[in-house]
Amino acid sequence: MRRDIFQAIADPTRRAIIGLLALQAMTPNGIAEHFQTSRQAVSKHLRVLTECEVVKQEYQGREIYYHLEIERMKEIDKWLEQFRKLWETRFEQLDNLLANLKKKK
Amino acid sequence: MRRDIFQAIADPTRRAIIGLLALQAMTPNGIAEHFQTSRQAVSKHLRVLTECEVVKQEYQGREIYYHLEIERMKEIDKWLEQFRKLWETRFEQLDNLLANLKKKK
DNA sequence: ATTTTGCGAAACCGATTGGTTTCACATATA
DNA sequence: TATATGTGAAACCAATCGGTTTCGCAAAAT
Repeated sequence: MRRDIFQAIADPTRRAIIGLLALQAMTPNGIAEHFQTSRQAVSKHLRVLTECEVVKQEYQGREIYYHLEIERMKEIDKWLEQFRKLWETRFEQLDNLLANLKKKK
Repeated sequence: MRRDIFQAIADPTRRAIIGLLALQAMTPNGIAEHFQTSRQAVSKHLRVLTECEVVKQEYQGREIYYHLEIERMKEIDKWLEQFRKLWETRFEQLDNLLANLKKKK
């Protein structure tokens, strides 16, 4: 099943999991404690995240620690790049507007 | 139906539409010409985008021009903010590593 | 050796998704 | 006026999603 990062962050629970793992690596049970959902549901989310390589597993005895792969987050940032130019343009326009208002006054 | 920006960008066709509208406002038929899908399918995507206010409509006779609401894109950027710190840390670590290697040599 | 714990996977389920086909309706055009 | 065009919406469909329940298995604890 081919997945991408945008699908990974589409679900709010998954975004929350990513947020948690940004602070520290955690086990499925550890993660599940932070939500009102079952460990199995978390496990399914972790599967999705693993499939698109947003997290990676570290086996430690019978526990599995999930680590965030921060590099993947950059892909989103990269996609946003094309819009960042527009923000800047908007900012310039606002700057010009403010400058004109000032001059008028 | 409550939608959010992350759901809006989850679909690749929808991301492509957003990319197109970043360049110029377009009508549903105009947009559909860029894809292998039907005008109606595009219309449904535009409905999703409209519902989460990623685009807005401008009526012009019997045509409807869809404009990108660039402000919504900033919400994604805002969410990414929490990870940006980690990137920087990573960069610092890399810097230190390179510095140490240099010193050794 | 037996029980408990941590985990993934499979089976199942209702809701949602993304697409098509068909329709209704307003606006252009002949 | 009659026809063509641009559009949203509804009905329908197979596929996917996110959740639960149940299971099997390995590792830890008793």
